[in-house]
Amino acid sequence: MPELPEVQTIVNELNKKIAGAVISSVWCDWKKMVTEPKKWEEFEEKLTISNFKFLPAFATQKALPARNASRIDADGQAGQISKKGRKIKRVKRVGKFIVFELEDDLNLVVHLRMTGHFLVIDEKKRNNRKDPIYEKVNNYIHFKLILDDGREIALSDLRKFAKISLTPGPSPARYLASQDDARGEGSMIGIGIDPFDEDFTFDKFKELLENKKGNIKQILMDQSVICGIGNIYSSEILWEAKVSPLRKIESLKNSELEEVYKAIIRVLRLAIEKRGSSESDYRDTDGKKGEYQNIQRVYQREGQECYRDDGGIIKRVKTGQRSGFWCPECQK
DNA sequence: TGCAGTGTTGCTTC
DNA sequence: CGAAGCAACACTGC
Repeated sequence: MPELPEVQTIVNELNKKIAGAVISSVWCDWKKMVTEPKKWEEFEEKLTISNFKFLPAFATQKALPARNASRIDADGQAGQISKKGRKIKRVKRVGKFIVFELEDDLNLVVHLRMTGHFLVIDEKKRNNRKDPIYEKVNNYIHFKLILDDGREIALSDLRKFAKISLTPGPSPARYLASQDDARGEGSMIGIGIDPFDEDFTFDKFKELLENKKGNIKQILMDQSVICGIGNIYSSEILWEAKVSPLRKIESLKNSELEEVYKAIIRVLRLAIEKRGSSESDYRDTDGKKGEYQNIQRVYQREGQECYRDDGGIIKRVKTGQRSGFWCPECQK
């Protein structure tokens, strides 16, 4: 479910909780979700072993970690030694992607797709039946980063659609996509502008929509145009802007485009304040639900009255396989 | 009981 | 070539 507000909530919490922590090992029982490197052993090694090159020879004499002890080259220079454990510098969001920035210019890039979410678990939470995280522990956790302080960053994902890749930094702007079908070689997707990027002005928004065809809802969800908006928030944004999801881009007047632009910012900002929507599976890193679903205006309200009290009944319409919700009275 | 529907994405088909 | 269909997976609700 995670769209921009849910991902942002998770990233904020991860930063607060685990920036600076050290990954000591990694666990996974659905290795298909790891797309780069494809071989698990390689992924595991790359993720957890830091390389420190050209240490002086004496440094190799003691306190070497168990694995990958260094060798001295024939010329007497110290070779490369490896240390188990890699630090997480910080966590950031790129569209709906979560990027763990690691030591040694590595990025662990995660896309949560439909039902993924991260939990930060310590022993106490794991064993406390009253803790909200408890209901999630052991349910659908398929991937864990085990930290050297005993905590775990767990990826819970009922439908197993989440994708993980480990890519050399410094920028994850391009992402090695999934191989859901075992035949693909992966492909690169371009990521559009972030709604909270300072360059995302109304003029920029208009420029992006020039020469675009199709209906406004699908464009809002096109990650290569603007990144972060999905099915829930595209419906919510268009209600806020009083624009029908069926409108074609080219038919929108300047004033309507302006309303859509303002609604994007307003709705997403409010949703982040409410810590996202927990329509079903989404939880924050403490296992708690968001609040936005309680104030949703149209999503999943088919047949109910419009909150604008205009006598409109919320309708559902399919565009491009997805359900959109809208009020025919106020959304023209 | 069985089947349509669910927050996402990208490949395949028409 | 662009839009629509479908698959990846597991569960819910009608």
